[in-house]
Amino acid sequence: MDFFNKTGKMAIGSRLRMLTEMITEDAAKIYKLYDIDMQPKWFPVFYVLSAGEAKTITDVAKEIGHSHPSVSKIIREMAKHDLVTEQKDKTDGRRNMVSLSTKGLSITQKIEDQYTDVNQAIEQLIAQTRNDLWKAIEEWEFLLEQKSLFNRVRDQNKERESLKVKIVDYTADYKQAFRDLNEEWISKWFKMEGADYKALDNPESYILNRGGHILVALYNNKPAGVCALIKMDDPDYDYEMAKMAVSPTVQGKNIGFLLGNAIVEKAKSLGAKTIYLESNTILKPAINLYHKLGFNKVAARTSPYERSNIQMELIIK
Amino acid sequence: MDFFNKTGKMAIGSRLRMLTEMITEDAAKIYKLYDIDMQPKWFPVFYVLSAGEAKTITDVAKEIGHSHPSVSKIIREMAKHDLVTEQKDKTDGRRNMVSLSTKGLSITQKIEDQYTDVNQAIEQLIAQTRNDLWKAIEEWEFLLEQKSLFNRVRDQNKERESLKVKIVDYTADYKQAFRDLNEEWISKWFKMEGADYKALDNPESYILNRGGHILVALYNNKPAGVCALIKMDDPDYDYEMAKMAVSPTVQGKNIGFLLGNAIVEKAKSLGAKTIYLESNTILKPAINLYHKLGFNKVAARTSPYERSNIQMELIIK
DNA sequence: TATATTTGTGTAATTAGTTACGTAATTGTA
DNA sequence: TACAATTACGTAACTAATTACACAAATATA
Repeated sequence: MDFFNKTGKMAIGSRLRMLTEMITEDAAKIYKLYDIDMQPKWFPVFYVLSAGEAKTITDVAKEIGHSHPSVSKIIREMAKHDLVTEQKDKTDGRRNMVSLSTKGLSITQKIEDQYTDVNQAIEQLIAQTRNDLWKAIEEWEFLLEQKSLFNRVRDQNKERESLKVKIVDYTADYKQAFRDLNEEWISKWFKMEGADYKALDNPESYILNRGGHILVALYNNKPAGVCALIKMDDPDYDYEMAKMAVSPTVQGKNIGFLLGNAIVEKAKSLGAKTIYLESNTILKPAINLYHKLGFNKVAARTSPYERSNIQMELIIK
Repeated sequence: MDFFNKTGKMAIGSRLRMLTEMITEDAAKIYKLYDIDMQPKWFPVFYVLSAGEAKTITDVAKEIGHSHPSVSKIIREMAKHDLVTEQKDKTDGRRNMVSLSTKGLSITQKIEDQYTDVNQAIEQLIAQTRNDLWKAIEEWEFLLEQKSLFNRVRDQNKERESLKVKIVDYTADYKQAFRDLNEEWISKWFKMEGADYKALDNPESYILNRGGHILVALYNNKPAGVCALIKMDDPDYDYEMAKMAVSPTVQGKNIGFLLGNAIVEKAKSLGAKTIYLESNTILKPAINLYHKLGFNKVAARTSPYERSNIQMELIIK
């Protein structure tokens, strides 16, 4: 199919489905050729019963990897064709013991030639290929059992996304971004206050020159988040984490966490034992993030900000 | 699955189905991960439309290898989710021109990352295997297009069956079989005549000692078919092919053809240029077989047999 | 130009599986 | 020993495809 050359391997599911359908279709014709009264879908059930012993529906289902209703249906169909007999277990009234009938057993004889020929045909097919389909399926089954396709894709996603995010130190280039990103969320939820203007308009004199730091999260090399670490003149706390802002256009990419983490690491590297922050309880995702970073709520302290209604601290061990 | 180790490769259909199901299941979760409003089954349709142009239902179906009702249904579902827009073709009222809507187009942007990650994940999976599943599927598609699985199995069957058939020269051991097999079909369709009894009761004096031959087809080493080559005392023909009989219990195994062929070869090896035969038009499979062997109808000749109403000849080049 | 054939599409029924759920029998446990 | 949990399995509803069929529109043909 030309289609699959275009799509690439992400269409492997569709492609597999088509091949499967093609093979199943021929399987039905093959039973007819050998004049055997059986449908391809019965085969797995027939096969496990052909060992001879009677088995329960659930046993068969487990063995062939189907759901039990599927086996239940197949057994009913096979019973209609007199291939199996059902019998309630005497010691366990729930169990429906299924075994091949005389007619079913007679088919096990008749079908031997078909088994031989089909196996031979497939072996020859495989011998003509450079990549062994049977073994390839086996390998996929093994690998997917260890780690599902979903998990593989998710990890791929995380890796790619995290490559796009870089946390860098503040430079004058980011002055505008520092102001804009903060003004954006502050004025969305509250209103800008005097203390905001002071810090955002003069980060050098109000934050950096006083022993503080600012980190910038770049997403695809563009500033998408900022956060400040402000030196506190307080017996209880070394630094305050403040002015954290992440652009709403890049939400859900874990940038807040990466930024917060980097700020905490920075504080640690500066020998800090405690970090303080102020926030507002209506900013639920932010509060969650602070929790995730290890912050805990503390008793109220006075704040220069009107919007502050919750205070948190992180004790560094 | 342990099951498949037991069954051998004839269960490749079932095994493929299971792998397909596993992958499709994860595909649905993957779309969710990327927050894309799409089902795995929509993907092929979405993909061909993402090229931009509007296409008819049938075009899409052809391109992705689905039936048109399948595409029709998918389109309706996608329309319900505002992913496509339908529009009747102005110049051809039958055509339903389908293209991606604005929302659909916006997904083509969003989905790029997902494509990348899924392809990457599958590439890595393939890199971890010794047998490339993708290429293996491709090879199977190619080989099955050239000759279907059904035809491969049928040929395998024929080959195995023909190994069971041996054509041997007549010996006294086969006297009873020569008589019985012939009497069986003659008395089923007609009634035994004087000439029949003579030849069948005394093959040595009536056939072999007069320069004729008898061949016996053994199926599993038991006589299952016979045929005589009788020397003719006629200016037009060297030999007559007669008394061909195949047991109805082994019908459909090509034994008649193998036997007839062997008789013709025997005649050739004896230097014959012409072979003659008599039959009856109600024996259609027999007449077909004679045609297949190269015999053609000739004008009526007198015959010692009442049942003879058609005569045929083979000219050996 | 009338009619037959082909083409495009929708609807209905079928298929081979699934999950969800109900119920009865058995087993485990306080 | 009473009751909760588990097990076995059947029924119902759903899913993602198919084939069969109907019908209208367009095209080919006598």
